[in-house]
Amino acid sequence: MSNGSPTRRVPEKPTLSGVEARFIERWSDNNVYAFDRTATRDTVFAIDTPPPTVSGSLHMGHVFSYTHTDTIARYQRMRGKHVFYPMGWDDNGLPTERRVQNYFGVTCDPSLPYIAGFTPPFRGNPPKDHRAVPVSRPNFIELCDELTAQDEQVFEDLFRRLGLSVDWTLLYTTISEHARRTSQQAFLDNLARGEAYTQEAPTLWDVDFGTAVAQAELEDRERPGAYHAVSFHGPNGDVVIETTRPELIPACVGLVAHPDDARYAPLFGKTVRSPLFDVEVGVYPHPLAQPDKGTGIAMICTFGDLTDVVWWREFDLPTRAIIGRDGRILAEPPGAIVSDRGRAQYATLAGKSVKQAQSAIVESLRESGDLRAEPRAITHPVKFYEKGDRPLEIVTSRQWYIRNGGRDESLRSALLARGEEIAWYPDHMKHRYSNWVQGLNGDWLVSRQRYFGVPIPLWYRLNADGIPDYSTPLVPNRDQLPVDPSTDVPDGFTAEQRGVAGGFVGDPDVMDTWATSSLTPQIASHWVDGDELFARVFPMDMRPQGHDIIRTWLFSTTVRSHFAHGASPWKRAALSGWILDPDRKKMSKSKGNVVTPIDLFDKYGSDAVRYWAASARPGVDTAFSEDQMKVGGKLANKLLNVTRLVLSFEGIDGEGPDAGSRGDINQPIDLAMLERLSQVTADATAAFEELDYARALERTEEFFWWFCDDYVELVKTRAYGVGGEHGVPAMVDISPESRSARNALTRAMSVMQRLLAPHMPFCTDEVWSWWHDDSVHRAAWPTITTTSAAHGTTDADLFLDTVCNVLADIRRSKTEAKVSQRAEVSLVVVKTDPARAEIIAQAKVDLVNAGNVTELNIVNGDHLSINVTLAQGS
RNA sequence: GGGCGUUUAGCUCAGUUGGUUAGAGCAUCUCCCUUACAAGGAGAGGGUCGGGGGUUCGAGUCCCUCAACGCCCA
Repeated sequence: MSNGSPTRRVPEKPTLSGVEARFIERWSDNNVYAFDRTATRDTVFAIDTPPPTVSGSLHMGHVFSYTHTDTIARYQRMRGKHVFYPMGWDDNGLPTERRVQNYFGVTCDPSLPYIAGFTPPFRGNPPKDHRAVPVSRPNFIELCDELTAQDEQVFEDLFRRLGLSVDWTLLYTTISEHARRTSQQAFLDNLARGEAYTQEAPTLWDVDFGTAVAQAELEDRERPGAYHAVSFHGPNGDVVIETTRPELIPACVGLVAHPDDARYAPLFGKTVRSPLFDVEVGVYPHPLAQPDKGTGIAMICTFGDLTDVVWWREFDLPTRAIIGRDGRILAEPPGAIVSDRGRAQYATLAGKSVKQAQSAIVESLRESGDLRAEPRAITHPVKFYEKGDRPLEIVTSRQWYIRNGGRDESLRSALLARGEEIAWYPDHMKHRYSNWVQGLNGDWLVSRQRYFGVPIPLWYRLNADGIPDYSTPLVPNRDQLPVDPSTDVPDGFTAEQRGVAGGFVGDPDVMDTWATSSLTPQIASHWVDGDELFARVFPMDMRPQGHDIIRTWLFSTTVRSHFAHGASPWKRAALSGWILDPDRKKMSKSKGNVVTPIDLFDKYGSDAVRYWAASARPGVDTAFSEDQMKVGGKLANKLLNVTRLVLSFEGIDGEGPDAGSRGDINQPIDLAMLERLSQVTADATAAFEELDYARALERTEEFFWWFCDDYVELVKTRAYGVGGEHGVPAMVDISPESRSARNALTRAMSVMQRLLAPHMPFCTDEVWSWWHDDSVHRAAWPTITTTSAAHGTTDADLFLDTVCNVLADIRRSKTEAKVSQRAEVSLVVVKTDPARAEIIAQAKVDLVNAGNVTELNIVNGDHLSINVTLAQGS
């Protein structure tokens, strides 16, 4: 680092205005945060930055958690690590797709050919009556690229304003050519190793989005429903079931009751006839049937819920699907419905929505007498796609899966072990991971029937009848990636053979957005290019993220890394908390309580906003508090002012590992102050090593305010020196005592500026720049030097506390007398034990100066007592 | 229903392996323009540490139990 430069450039009137713009530019021009690509792994600290979703806007939650990560990045950099700190934009996925549709007035139709130079009908605000223009997938992706580029510039500006020390040359996006190539290669690797497979199976389906969804994207929502008691007709009379979905009676393939349920034991192995549709279905025993739920016997339908799928599989039952992918009842009834009555009944339902079909069928049951009681209203949990508006249905479809332990005990154990390899911050978050892995009920469904995503990079041969052969997909070469199978042609085929018998067809689907973002370590380090950068940063040191996406982002990244690299992707996972509004509710747009970060930066300064964020303990939900930002602003302002004072003394920052290099610091109180600061440095360092930026800040800040309020007040008269005038220190004939104060102040200032730098990068670099040529963010983190032996006192805290107690008593006397702190004190008598008496004697000059005391007497006594006599007339 | 977390001053939170009189900031009140800073400073008041039980010479801290709130999962 550059040492105290003799030329000090301290402004007459320090101010923080303009500091952000100035340093944003300076850091960029000087490549202060550039990663050194030649650094070896052991000197690197690599961060797997969460790429924010670009289609939304950055809010205080981002400011909060990204600040936490940045403080750690800055600390590690000052420790001498080469910090790999990339930024990414997650512009791949549904939210972007919707935004692009609405912005340009287009819709994606993958069957269309690409049109070069396509101009969209609108760029922003299409009229309400506009009918979306269908475009090819490559055209659609071009439009996505255009719009996300705009949005991303806004994001970058905000993160720069926040002072994030990312290396912007490492920027990546999840829909870029490179990310698609990475994602497709990783998928093909999974396929080659047998970790990815395709299967036609019942899957959860969102009828509005028209896509399959994965277990990780589900959420239960409490919804009103009703139990309908419905008669099935058995050989020995009616069997009454209770169901919340009577519309699925035509899809019924059996009834099920608990094996121990004596009520239904005689029916096991027999058949009963369904009402209205007259289909004979078997009655089965199964432990998943709940005797206390409804009448204890339930319909098995294809498919009403995931338990139906289990029963259907275990009992090898037929499939009688009646709900189409659009959420409406299929036109054709299942073949099992043969009676005229049944077929006529079905015809009345065909084409209806699920809701309409339910009303219709209830009416029919009522008429036929098969409805045994009026529907009984209940509230029950219903599965939804987390972004969806209607309950999920289950439809049979061909999908691609990546194994994740959901169907394989040994893989599950291996992934649990990967979780154990990661250090979790806070520690209890690891339970979220292990609970999730243990609760998996199937493999990871990665195909999505959407457009704006990374295409599944496969084609299928068509046989003589035009039927695809899914068993041996056509795979692109590595150097062809990324491919879009809807327009690209596999080797050995021509474009004319697309979709014709004996030719080929491209896989129409894209991958789950998590299938790409689970590769952020590989994308950021250009793993797919064989870049040696990957070896320099992987496994990464830290994954910061929200605890809400442990089951998705964190878990899927672990799965990919386990398969591809046989390792956990990171050493540490740091889970951030939520931002709550001042009423302790989670902040959200719909409540209208969201505050725009830029407004807060303008109002309080970026450092002040960061101070608020950095004050929150890691992983703890935290209330949004502008009061806390005001406090941060005061801290920044104070730092400017006290630096101005200290630098005016032109002391020496005698930095060095040996105590002797502290220069001419010889007064006990000066050495004690530095000793205390050394302890603070040790605490802050230990805290940062545990990712506890908040503790590091708290300890530093506590010292800083004590330093300003007590230490500076005690020593500044001595520092000014004999002959110092109003704000102008003496510069000739400086006494050793004065020099000691000046050097100690300077030394402490240097340490404090660096300790605060990770938290408040702008104001600290400003004050640092007054006396250094380089950035404080490239300066070395303060080293810890123990010097208790050097100044001969037993304990720095005892020394300082004793002196400050006397100072406080003097101040209290003046406050109680309602006089100025400058008022003269004629006599102070301190009665105390010999050890403290010695301390006070050593600091007598400073106490007399700071208290404006005429006479200070020290007498021996048992208890500490301080008697202050104010001068007459003051 | 299972798991995890939280509960300390009016508010937001610290409180490390159990150890003097439980701390800070904000807010409130009183006072002070002083040689870096009035965007400042000096002080004051304010707590049955969620309830109950236990271990211990000693519990905010360890154990049991109950309660409220929050989150994750089913």
